[in-house]
Amino acid sequence: MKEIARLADVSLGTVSNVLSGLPTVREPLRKRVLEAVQALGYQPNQLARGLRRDKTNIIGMVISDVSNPFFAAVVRGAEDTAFKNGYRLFICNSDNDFTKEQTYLREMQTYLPSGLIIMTSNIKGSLALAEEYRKAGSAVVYVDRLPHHWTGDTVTSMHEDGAYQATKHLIGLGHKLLSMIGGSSQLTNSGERVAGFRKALREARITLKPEYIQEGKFDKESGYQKATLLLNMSPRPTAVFAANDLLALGALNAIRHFGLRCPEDISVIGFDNLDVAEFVTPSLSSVEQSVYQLGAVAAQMIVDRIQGDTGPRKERVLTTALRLRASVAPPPMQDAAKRARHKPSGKN
Amino acid sequence: MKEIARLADVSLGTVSNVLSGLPTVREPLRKRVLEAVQALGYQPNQLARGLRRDKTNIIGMVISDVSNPFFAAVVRGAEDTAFKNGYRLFICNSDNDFTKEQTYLREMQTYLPSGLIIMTSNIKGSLALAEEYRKAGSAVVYVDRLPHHWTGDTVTSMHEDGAYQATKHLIGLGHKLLSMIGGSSQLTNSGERVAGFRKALREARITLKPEYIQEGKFDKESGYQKATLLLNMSPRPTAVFAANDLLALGALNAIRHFGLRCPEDISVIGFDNLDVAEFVTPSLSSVEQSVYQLGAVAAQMIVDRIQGDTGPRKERVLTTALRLRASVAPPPMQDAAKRARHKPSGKN
DNA sequence: ATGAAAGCGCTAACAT
DNA sequence: ATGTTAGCGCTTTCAT
Repeated sequence: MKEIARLADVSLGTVSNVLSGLPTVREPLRKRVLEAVQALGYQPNQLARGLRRDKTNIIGMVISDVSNPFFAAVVRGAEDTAFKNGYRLFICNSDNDFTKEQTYLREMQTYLPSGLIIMTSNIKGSLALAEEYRKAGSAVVYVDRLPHHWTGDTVTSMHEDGAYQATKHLIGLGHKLLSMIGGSSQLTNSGERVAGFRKALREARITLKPEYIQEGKFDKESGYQKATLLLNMSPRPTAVFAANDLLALGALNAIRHFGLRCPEDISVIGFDNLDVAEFVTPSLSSVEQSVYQLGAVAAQMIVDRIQGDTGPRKERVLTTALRLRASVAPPPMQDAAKRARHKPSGKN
Repeated sequence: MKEIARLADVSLGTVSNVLSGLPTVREPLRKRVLEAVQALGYQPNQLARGLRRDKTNIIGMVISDVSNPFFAAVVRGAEDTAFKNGYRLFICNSDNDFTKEQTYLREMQTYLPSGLIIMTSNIKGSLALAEEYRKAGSAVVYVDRLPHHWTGDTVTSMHEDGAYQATKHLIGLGHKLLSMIGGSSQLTNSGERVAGFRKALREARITLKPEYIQEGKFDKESGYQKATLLLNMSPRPTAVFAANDLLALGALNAIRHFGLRCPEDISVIGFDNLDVAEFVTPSLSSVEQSVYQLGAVAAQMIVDRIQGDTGPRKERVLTTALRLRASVAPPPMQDAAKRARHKPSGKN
């Protein structure tokens, strides 16, 4: 920048004014400066600028794991919107590890980010730091899963309604012995999906023993493991609603290894509608959420806040939609018959 | 930091020395400083530190797209290794867009990263900037695909050998009319895979019309499109080797929409062995590369260089292995018979 | 409208 | 062994 000042024969301050787009600089000088910038291929040092401005063009983004396609899609939505507006995403993989999330959050704060997008793995732990970010002047948005006492901006999906619709569909097909594999009960998204599942059951006057609702970890391994548990139960459920597609994929594997067929013996519905849902066999029915939009909307909120939006708290809730594919069918006849014989008056 | 100095009743420089781990500070002082750090929950401002040191703990990483599971896996390998060593990954999605890659590269340089990991989409364009990074003191490693005149560190897979083994396997099953869908011919990884394919053909004395080797774009859409072209050719190929799994997935779709069956009518082998390969129907045979390792090794190289390794250029080449699944079978009998009738003396 | 200069938080060279 | 201070590249007030 010093060189530019020398080359254009102006002061340092003038160069800065030109670069910051201040209208106070007159045409001849402005032009000379811009030419010098071109000639030298100058790029402003973001470290120095950030230090001085007390703010960089970084937006921090905390997720569990980019190699999970759900998070990857949210990241892309956020990145596209951020990039278009001149902001850059700094991705932090927490791996659902409290310590790692904390380390990232603390350190990233000292990079003076303009904003923070959190898909936390620790509903409790991140809140205090998030508030610190806000106090320090960063715009903060929680996405997909929320801490209970967060009073700032949020973007989520209609978890409960999506789960409700999926469950209702299964019930409509004649399923009476349903089961569910949830994610971590700490996560509000998973909690709401379980609530939607229960709501549909309640409306249909179906009561389920508690063990038919298993709690997993939002990955394939968990899905396999919990589905195995469910398949060993007696009576065996005729439908599994999984709180996300990864769990559903694991469940599909378990069903296969059990020598059972999906959907003939047991129906499966997932959540998220990942790309992979249409590729698996049988193709997986799933509750679609606008994953890319989740990120895009969050980033746009941040950008708006940075640009001075001081309006009240925003809580965007994106719609979900049931995508039916081959993994769903009415319950098997013989099972229904068997159950009827064994428990003629049962509520199940 | 000023506050710490005050609280511990020492000078600013001493605080800095303690934090930088210099052994010159005596125990009593050192302890007082550390206590003050704890008490205040101090975190060093990375912007200021980086500005002064002329280097941050950032490692830039340029990829096409995190939502592509291949890149996501490489990123995770790199992130884990980087994080363990105190470095943070700054992900840049180039989207195979030269301008975007350039923008990211130029701007990120002003964040004074310690290192740069590039999986470039522009074999030519990135080279000049990469050299700039090197000159500026950043460690640079090219991964998976290389510019032709790069003389620095690299990590790649055995693209050619992997493709060779896959093709040889198809030939061994009796396939004589093979086809291939490559990625962008500009990318060295794709080029080497095509070379491996050709090498196996050559050894088996099989000649192919040029149109049986199509060039795509490393995504599903391209796979679908190019496979459609291939399926319309006469004679129709009995096997498709796709330069990556995404292309193979698209090809699988095309085959299905054509009313053909895989592997009965046509065999398919992909490359990368993504998780999804075992979930699709038929499960996809693929050339496995150690995707996670690709990133992990690259990050380790960077860390080593930062820590003073001044040894000669390193060119790590990771092994590949053919993973056979359901998508591969011998060529259909009737086709072979038909072809024999139509072109009794043909080389194909 | 332009220039001069202070200072963001830190490190490192130098002085004590 | 510890303290003092210049300065990294930039923005922003304050003079001019």
